[in-house]
Amino acid sequence: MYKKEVNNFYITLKNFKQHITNLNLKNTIQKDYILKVLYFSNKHLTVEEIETELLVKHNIHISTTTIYKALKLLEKLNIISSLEVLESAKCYELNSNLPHGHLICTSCHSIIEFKDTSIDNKQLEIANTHNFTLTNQVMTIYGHCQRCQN
Amino acid sequence: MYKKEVNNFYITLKNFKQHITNLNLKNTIQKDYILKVLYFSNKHLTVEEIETELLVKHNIHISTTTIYKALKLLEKLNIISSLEVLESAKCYELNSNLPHGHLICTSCHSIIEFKDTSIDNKQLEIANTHNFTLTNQVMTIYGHCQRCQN
DNA sequence: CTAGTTGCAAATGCTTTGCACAGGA
DNA sequence: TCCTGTGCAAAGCATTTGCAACTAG
Repeated sequence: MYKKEVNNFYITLKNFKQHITNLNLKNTIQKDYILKVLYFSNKHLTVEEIETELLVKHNIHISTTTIYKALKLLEKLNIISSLEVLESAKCYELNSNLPHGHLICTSCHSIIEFKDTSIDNKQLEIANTHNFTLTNQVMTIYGHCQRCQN
Repeated sequence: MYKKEVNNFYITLKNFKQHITNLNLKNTIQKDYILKVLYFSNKHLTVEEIETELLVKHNIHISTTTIYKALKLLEKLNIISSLEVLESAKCYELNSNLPHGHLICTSCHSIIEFKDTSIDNKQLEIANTHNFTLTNQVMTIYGHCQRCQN
């Protein structure tokens, strides 16, 4: 899978660092590692999960505050997106090139991604009809996953 | 508009009261008024707004806690739905018979509703493909409304 | 009577902010 | 050196919970 390619990560990281520099911000290990964790994750992570991953997989402690600040920056730069999971903390994921939706199981909170270009097009059309400039879209289907259908 | 019809409201209220009775719960003025405010609102309301409406339009004070509890019940009974507005309190609205999405302006936080059956069908199809039983769907398009496009 | 309900105060949990100190550029 | 970043502690804010008094059925 694309996201798991280590070489691709270094390209992403290099671009990211350049981006930070261009904005007259400072590159730090904290930002790099937070990006790294999101990059190599195959699921949507909460702040707490990011903190744990950093500790367990990379043996580095980064404060919750710093993670929040980094995520806020990454989201503003359109590098990541946040997702509201019912009744719990936000989840974060690296932006892929294509818009996509999520199926969230309200029992086990598992998240499945889906893509559908016909919906994407419809949405653009709808935004147009209402003279809206679309910046972002969230499409979430709540229900019960196969395993939770007791 | 349908929702504004007073006579229809009394039918809705009667059904609601029956529903409450059937569940061995108690009917109270608080529940009735909260339903009433949601029924006659033409926009999505936050808890704070509901509280104010109750006070201003109906001259009744209902505690924030009670409103939260009533809303939780109404949502569980599938009478209302909540909507996450970016970085602020949840908004509540009476369920209409048809699923629909929202366009939210990230500048002025105004909300426009839209309906599109082709998207609804696609969503059912997607849920099916993933062996998911759909209970609810949220579709939100974020962007800038006509007025906020400076 | 007796369970559900109300509403205050306090707790909770996620997120943000203030601030002193550390450290990139 | 300067200004951003880090991270602790504290604040903020929407929402929930504990609990005693209340009330609908």
